[in-house]
Amino acid sequence: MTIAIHWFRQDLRLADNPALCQAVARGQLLPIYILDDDTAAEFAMGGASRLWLHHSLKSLNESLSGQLRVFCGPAQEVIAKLCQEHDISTVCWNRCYEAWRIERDSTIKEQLKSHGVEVISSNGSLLWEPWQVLKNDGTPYRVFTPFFKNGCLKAPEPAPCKPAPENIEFAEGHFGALETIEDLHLQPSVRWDEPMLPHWQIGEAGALEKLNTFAEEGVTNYKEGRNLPARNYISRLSPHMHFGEISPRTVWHAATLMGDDENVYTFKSELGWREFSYSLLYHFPAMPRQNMSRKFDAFPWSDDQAALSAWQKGMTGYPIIDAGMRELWQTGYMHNRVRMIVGSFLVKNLLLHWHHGEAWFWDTLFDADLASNSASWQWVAGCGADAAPYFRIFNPITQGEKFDPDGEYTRRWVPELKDMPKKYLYQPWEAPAMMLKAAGVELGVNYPNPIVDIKASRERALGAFKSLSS
DNA sequence: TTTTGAGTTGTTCGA
DNA sequence: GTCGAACAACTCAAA
Repeated sequence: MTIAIHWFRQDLRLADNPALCQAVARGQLLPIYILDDDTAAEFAMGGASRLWLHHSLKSLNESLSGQLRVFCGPAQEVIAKLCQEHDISTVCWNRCYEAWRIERDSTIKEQLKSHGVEVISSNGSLLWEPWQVLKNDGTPYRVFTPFFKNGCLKAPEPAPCKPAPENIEFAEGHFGALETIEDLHLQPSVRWDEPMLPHWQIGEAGALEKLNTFAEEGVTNYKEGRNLPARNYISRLSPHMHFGEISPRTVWHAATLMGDDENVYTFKSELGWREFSYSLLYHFPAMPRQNMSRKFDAFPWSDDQAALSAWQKGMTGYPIIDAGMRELWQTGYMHNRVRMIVGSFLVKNLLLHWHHGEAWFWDTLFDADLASNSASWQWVAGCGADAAPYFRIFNPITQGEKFDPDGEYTRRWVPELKDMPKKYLYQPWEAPAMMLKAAGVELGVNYPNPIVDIKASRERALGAFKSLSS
């Protein structure tokens, strides 16, 4: 019996893994993972992603009875070597959609085929392929609503989920793999990760548990509740989905079973946004580095390093901003509502280029995803496809009062302000001196003064955007 | 081909 | 406190 490789990439699961099923059906299974920083180059994973990956691979390896083989280096070389030295009949994988991966994978595919090795690629990461959801004229959508309503919802339903393969017969041997997952050196040398891990159960089982909790509790008030960062009306599935610990089909079909109301529809439309981002990335591969709207190439961005650093550290003096940035730093995650607020603040109030935000999120988010991250930053900045209009500038005071009305989220992440009365929580600089003193807040000493004036910076942003059209 | 209605998530101002 | 309009102009999608 010959050997069939399943090459794990963004599909670190056994359930509903079509490529894995193909490999298992074809021979003795050789499950591999390759850390390919060489080919990824500037798109190599950030620190938070690497940490998640470490634990996800450990979990996957356990599910595979310790049979996962891990490698490090250019995937093309690793796979070529495996096929030269062993009797490999088939190589299977689930498709990826980043330009650098598409190019790499097609090279590998041609190379393997020319050596008589069968290659099977499947769809394990999207509900619909990007080339499947197109306008009537055959070109890709650039606007979300018709993409979702006319494209996705009128396309054939996503395929039913495949169960995890049973009684897998593994190929025996060493295959030149690294001894352990630790040899990939994905964990940080300074152990900043220890306080983050208790927030998560990384791996396929943890992903399923998140989905079940959401089905039982979160979805009941999703449409409105998802805007409240102190509440739990969100799924927190994004890092699990990014690494493919759970398939989007599993989530989609589970959502269907949750009912047919506006909460479920809103949740499904968020899955639609994930599809939309991937479709944009596939059809516009330059999206991660280039403004979708090229007139923004002339935008007069600021270059204030001190402001960038204050934003990154959560020391802007605007409590809702600082809460979000600290949640990110301490947990590898940020609530979506707050992502929009901090994004708008960086790009519009600080007038810093969206790529600074994109890069910081890339390094610190567990769910850092090239498609979603770049599409969303371009949306916030106003230069994306179907972007927010330029005059839509979030006010961090209003947003805090509106979406964290009790201040629970803000006080959780900015404990310096835990005794600030609600009235001034989002603008402590306006509070009477007595009140600040009673709350133990000394502005400029134990909590920063605001680094920009909201009104003035808003006007400045409006002026900058205006300069683009003239 | 032309036309028409619409477009994730806001804020401010004035009535 | 609440409500509607203005904030710009453009591109998109479909009839």
